[in-house]
Amino acid sequence: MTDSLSHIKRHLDHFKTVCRTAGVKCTRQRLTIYTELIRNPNHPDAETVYNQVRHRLKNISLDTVYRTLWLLKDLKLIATLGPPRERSRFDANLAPHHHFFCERCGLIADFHHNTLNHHDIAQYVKDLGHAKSFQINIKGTCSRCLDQDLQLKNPRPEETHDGPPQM
Amino acid sequence: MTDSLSHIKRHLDHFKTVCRTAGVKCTRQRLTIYTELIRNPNHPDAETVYNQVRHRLKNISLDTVYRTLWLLKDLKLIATLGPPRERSRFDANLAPHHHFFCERCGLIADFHHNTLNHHDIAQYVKDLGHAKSFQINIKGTCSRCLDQDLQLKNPRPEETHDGPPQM
DNA sequence: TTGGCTGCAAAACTTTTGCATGAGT
DNA sequence: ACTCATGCAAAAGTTTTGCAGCCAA
Repeated sequence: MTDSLSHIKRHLDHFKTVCRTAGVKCTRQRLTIYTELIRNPNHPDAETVYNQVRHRLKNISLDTVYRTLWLLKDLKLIATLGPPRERSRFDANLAPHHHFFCERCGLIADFHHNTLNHHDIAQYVKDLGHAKSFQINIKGTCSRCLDQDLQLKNPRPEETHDGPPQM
Repeated sequence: MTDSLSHIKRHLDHFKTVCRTAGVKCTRQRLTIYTELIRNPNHPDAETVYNQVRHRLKNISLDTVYRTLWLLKDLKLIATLGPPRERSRFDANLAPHHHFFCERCGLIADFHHNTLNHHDIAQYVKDLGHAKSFQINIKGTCSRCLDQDLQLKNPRPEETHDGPPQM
């Protein structure tokens, strides 16, 4: 218990440092929301955070929770699960495959691999349950955006792009 | 091109068989939406599908697209990217880790592994771009739900559960 | 013919935004 | 004090639903 408290305290010290560096205020709401996320390992959604935090701050509003969560994400104090702020996407390709996400332009590309198989993967979670399928998501920058960077150093402005190709 | 056509034709034959087996009607709208998903490898969202399909069926409505997409998913003719029909979720754990999703009760659990490293992963997508990070998502059934199955065979009804733990 | 499917419209639900007040530095 | 953050309310955006007519089987 003392351990858990010092664990949280360490996070909160970091939180304060980051806020000061970024020039944003360290308010009671932000502290409470961040603390709640540290204590809840179940990847809660905004509404779940809201309901928990309300026990401590009775007047807090849901929009403050949203604003704070995205702020914490911008400050790289927390992460989001799944494609953030995005709608559902659909895929007719049912063969096992994986996804590469370009963080710059939003491109999603499929890729395959053959060194990793289902048996290996099932081992990773044998204590958690029975694995049926797995998928690897890789985030990075696509070739097209990397090319664009090169062009910005030797500019040819007609060749930039600002969205994923052939959508 | 003939290749691509026969590729689509094969899918459509399968589509008709599945519809017949499931006892749902094979309508023009469903065929068109499914065909569009086969032709578009970019994981479109519902609105993108809608805009494309409108070129062929001028009167189609967005809600039909949604209904059809979820139907196709139920029929296992297509898949969805990311947590389907779910809101954004947040995570204060920034250490590299991966996720196990229980398809039965919605539990999301973290797990770690040490055999796969960033170098291996970057190899998989070296043709697509520069990899910054990766995450493995495993879907399956958690131990708690598996236990519940056993209990259903020797019933002790007080011990069932219908949601993820300590949320 | 008949039941399921569609289009329309409206509702439900999640997330964002404008603005006046209030709180942190 | 000065500015940024909050709460409220309303808007925006996405997805779902009720219902009357329509279409595939």
